[in-house]
Amino acid sequence: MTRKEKYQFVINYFEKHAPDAETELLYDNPFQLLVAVILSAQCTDKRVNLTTPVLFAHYPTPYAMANATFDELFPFIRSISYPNNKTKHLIGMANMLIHDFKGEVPMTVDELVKLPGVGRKTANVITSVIDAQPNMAVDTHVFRVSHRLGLTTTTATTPLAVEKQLIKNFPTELIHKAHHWLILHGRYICLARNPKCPQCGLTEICNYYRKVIKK
DNA sequence: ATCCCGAGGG
DNA sequence: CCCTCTGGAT
Repeated sequence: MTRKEKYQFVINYFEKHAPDAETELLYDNPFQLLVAVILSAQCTDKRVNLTTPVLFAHYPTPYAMANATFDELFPFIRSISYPNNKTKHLIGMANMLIHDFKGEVPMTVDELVKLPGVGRKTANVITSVIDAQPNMAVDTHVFRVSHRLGLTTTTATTPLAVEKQLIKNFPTELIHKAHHWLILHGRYICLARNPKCPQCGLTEICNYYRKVIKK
């Protein structure tokens, strides 16, 4: 099967069996999504959603958050992974929004990654979700699933390399969908440990299944 | 024990 | 390239 046929197989499968998200990050505006995605690193969405409503009630705008002290904000995200780093990131990020971006969340990847706590993955999520840009955020799920299915070459050892190959091979108009498919498939079926291959309709094209599970 | 929609610094 | 941060769920 050619690479193109493989991608088409994956597209056909997910168009028929689109995975449903059990939880989505809660947000009402770009600023809130930015905060939620920063908090979501190494943490479940459910846990993030437990903290953000209270956080947003106290810090509804970049201005409010920029003026918070470390000790004021820290307790609100205490139960999130890396609360020390993320407290600094949120306050620094809010300050940069005000000073460099007129209090608005910028909508290009290059601008977003300048913000403290915002890397390429987060920038791709923001521009994709808020502005419908055909960007592919490669997180741990997308990275793992892409490699197992063989959507990417074994030489793609970095998230950026995976991102470029996925962007190149998925039709532009499907990038946004594909991002969601791969993440949810990774979250619910193609688990890092003990993947639920019996529930997966992609085993016939899956390198991981062929090499690790079947034998 | 191992993983969760990573980022920053050395 | 490596390491560190670092709480909660399973």
